[in-house]
Parts: sequence; structure tokens; C-alpha cells
Amino acid sequence: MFDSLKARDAVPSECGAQIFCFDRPDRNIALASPCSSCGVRSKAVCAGLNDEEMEGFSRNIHTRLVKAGKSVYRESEKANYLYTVVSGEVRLANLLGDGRRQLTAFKSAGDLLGEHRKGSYQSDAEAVCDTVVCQIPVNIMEKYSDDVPAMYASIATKTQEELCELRHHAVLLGRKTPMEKIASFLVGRMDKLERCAEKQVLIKLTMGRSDIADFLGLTIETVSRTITKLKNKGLLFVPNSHCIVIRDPAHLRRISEGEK
Amino acid sequence: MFDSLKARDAVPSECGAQIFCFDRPDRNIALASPCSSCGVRSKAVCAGLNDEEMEGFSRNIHTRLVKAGKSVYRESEKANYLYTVVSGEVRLANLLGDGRRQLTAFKSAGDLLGEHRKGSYQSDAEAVCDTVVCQIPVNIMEKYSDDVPAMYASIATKTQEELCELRHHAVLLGRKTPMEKIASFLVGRMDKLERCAEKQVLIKLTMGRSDIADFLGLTIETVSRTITKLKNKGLLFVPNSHCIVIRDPAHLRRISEGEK
DNA sequence: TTGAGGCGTTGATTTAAATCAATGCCCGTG
DNA sequence: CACGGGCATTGATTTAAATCAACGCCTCAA
Repeated sequence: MFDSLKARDAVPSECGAQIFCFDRPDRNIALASPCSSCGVRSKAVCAGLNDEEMEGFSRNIHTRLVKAGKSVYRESEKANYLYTVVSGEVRLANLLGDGRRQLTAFKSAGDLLGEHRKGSYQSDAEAVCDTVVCQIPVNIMEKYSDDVPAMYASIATKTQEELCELRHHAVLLGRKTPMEKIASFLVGRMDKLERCAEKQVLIKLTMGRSDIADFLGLTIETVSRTITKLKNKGLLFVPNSHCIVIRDPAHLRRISEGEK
Repeated sequence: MFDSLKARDAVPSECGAQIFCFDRPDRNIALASPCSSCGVRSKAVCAGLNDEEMEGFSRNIHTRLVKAGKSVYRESEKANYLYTVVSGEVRLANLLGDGRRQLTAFKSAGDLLGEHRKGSYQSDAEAVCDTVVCQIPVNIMEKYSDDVPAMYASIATKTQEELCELRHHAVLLGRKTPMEKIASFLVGRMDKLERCAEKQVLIKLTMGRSDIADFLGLTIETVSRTITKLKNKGLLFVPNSHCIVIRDPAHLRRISEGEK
């Protein structure tokens, strides 16, 4: 089905039910759009606000375009804002003194951003590709979440989910083989699409191999070799390095869970 | 100073300002004690309740003794309770299909327990040693946290801190060397004591080598060898396998941060 | 007191992933 | 269209940690 794909732009924009292409963020910028027409409103923490509340809320926030590689905020900076990712993708990075890097999450459309402790951010948040974020002053957030319990609850739920994901990621980092790590990563991407993946699924990656390596606790060479192995097993088809087609989602999932 | 220590029981019960011994939980059980005299009240989520509120709260909760190795709850079980650890220690464990295990946290006195998602616990919570937990039905929790915003806030803060710790742990698992991992683990234990560690610090470990290994993403052999290396460097003194004296906290901390 | 079992340590060997190194392939630019 | 640079892939080699194996030492129970 995808065998004819050779170049990035050959990926069909409409690929049918079991296919998903991440929006190219540079085609999806709506800096001036008001909350009422916000594309991620239903997925974001402001989902609980009605139109009237949203009206007041929207006066205090604004969107920001962050170019690929630039940071939304940096570790230990004062945490004055929360963010919702509107489009594009953000990586959360932590560095060791000598430059070693670990990514703890990729955040995409609808996700909440701005993990903090004692008033400071705890990681660098960097745009993987051109990204639009919605910047929410924390004091406003507090004001509205007091008025609208649903908003507090939504933040709480998102935080719990983040915790849960991070726990699973700790299992991956501490105990999975490179093969299982790559499989988990791809399955995770697939699951973000929320399509029931019966047949093959096309994954479009916004990040490069070094981001994947730093996310999975591997080197870029191991990432590359492992993808090649999965390709040779017939589980993946890789038209180009930013596109991966999962040929057998169920099998890949089994690998990711470390059963075999 | 500690050179004469040879056996577990030789550890002095009163060791001075820079020393700390974890309470032996079996000497510290107060199953019937009311909240008003609870030893961890000030550190727990119920810290925000006044005496009157506490009175009503306490009617709905009860403490539970969990023997070493037994579980407080299991993964995927329905999450009907939150817990506060009163004494002892609990490990949060996640398993892979073939038995590989990753511990994501150790929880001790005052810590909140019961990470859940969609109504189910996300890990096994097991007592490392005999442990007393305070069992709080979630519906009661919701009731009181609505009445007492401080309680909600306290849960939110604790969750943020958990997230932050887990992020640092991901860095450890993905990018630190065994030496840095062990150093981080010991420094983490030290920091739990909240004593300004000028000189040497005695750490009493409730868990065995295999728990440490599964927490740090190592094998027991590597844990053992690495502790031996640190011992030979003169950074540690190990009177017995459950007692570790940190001779140079500052140096150990430097190692843990991966600078050198 | 003695013996058994569990836990921790240490040693020898294997092995998988990191490191070192070279080449190839897009992609943007002149 | 040709060129240069960055990123990805692939191969060779090293190395650190896992694995395999043996032993010693507490602890507990008979």
C-alpha cells in the first residue's frame, strides 16, 4: 500500500481511516485566532469553560510561535506561565553537567506544558518543529480554576496521566531492550493517533534520530540499527527517515511489551 | 567515627545532628491512634485540616499494618483508596511480561500513595518492611478536598513533586553510569533526612540489593560491585549491608550529578 | 549448637550496546 | 545544476555491564 512512497511529500494528505499524518505545523498556524475557534480547545484544559467564561479567559492569554529548535522555556526559569500546545511538537529535556541529555516527553496538540516545582520550571521545553503554543499566566489560571472546578480537575487528570506515562517510560528506560524501546516508541506514536489500528499505520516523525535516542536512552547508531532490523523483519516500511509505516501493529505492540 | 560499627544493632539509637536512623517500623506501630496524635500529620495531605475537620475526617479512615513483602494494592486493581504512609516503606513496582521489574519510587512516612488512572492503580505498591499506612476512601477525599482547598492544593503539590522526582529518575535511568546511579540513590536517601549534611551521614536501608537494582535499572551484582568501588575510594563505610555511612556527602553529590 | 537457606559479594566470561570511523543521502544554497 | 553541510546509515572495534558461577556470611529454626 505504501510501497510507492519514496519522498516526504509523497505521503498522501488524506490516507484513509487507519492512517494519520501529523499536521505540518507550518501550514497550521493561527496566531490571531480567538479561543472560540481554537482547534485544540476540546482536548485542552480550557475544555471545561463555557463560551462566556472562555471570553474572559481569552483576554488574558495569547499564542506564541516558537520556531524549530527554539525554547518555550528553560529549566530553573521562573514558572510564570502554563502552556497548551496548539500545533507542532515540544520536547522536554533535562541535561547532565557534561552535556548528556534525557528527553522525558514529547508534547503535541492539546497537551499541557509547564511542569514546575517551587515556582521554577523543571526542564527545558524546546520546539521540535515550528510550534504554536498558547501562553496562560499562572495567576489567571488559578483565578479561573477556582471559578471553574472542571478546569482544576482537568489539570489534575492531565497531571495524573503524565505521571502514569512517565512511570511507563521509567520501565522502558530501566528494563527494556533497544528493540522493545523502539517498538514502544512507535506504538506510543500510533496510540496518540486514536485510530483503531487494524492494518498498517503511517507515522510521521517530527523529530530526528538524536531526539529519539535521547528519549529512549540510546545512541543514534543504536536507534538507526534497530529500525533497520525491524525493517528487515518486515515489520516496518521506511520510505524516508521521517516516515515510518507500521506493517503489523499488533506484532509491534507485542514486541513493545517484552513478551515475544 | 563509625568505624566500630559492625552489626545492625550496634547503630546508636541517638546519633547526633548529622546522623539519622530510619525508625524501625516494628517499634513504631500505632494502629489505634487517632489523627490528632498522628506523627506524620504535618507532612501528609491532611496537614491543612484543622482539629474540627480532622475529627470528621478521621471517622472515615483507618490505618493498616502491611507486613514486609505484602502488597498495599496491585496494578490495575480498582483505585478505591488513597494512602498515606505512616511508618515503614513502600516500593512502587511495574512488571514486564517476562518478569523484569522496574521500581519507580520508594515511599516513606508522610508520602501519598495511590497513583491511578481511569480508576485503576498503575503499579504494585508493596511494603519493603513492615509498614503502617493510613487508608483514605477516595470519595471521602473528594468530599474533604472540596471543603478544604488546602487539601486539594496539597495533593496537587505532592503530585507535582512526584512528577519532578520521576523526571530526574528518568535522567538517571537513561543517562547515568552505575556509579552515578548508586551515588544518586544514596544522596537521595540522605536528602530525605532533611539534615544539613556537613559531615558524615548514616543511611539505614530498609530494602535489599535487588530492590536497589530494580530501582536503578541495574543487576544486583553491579549494585554490589559499585558500592564496593565507592567503599574502596573511601567515600563510603559499610558496617553491614543494610547500613551505609557516607563519608564525604559533597563529593558523593558531585559524582551523582555526573560532573567529575 | 548446628545446619540450611537467603542474601550479598566476588570472580570469570560473554555479549550487547557504545564508541570510533567512514560513507551516503537529502536538502537547502549559491 | 553543482556543491556543502547536516543527518542517517552502516561497519569495525572497544568496553562496560550482564550473565554465569562459586563462595561466604548472617539469620533463623530445629
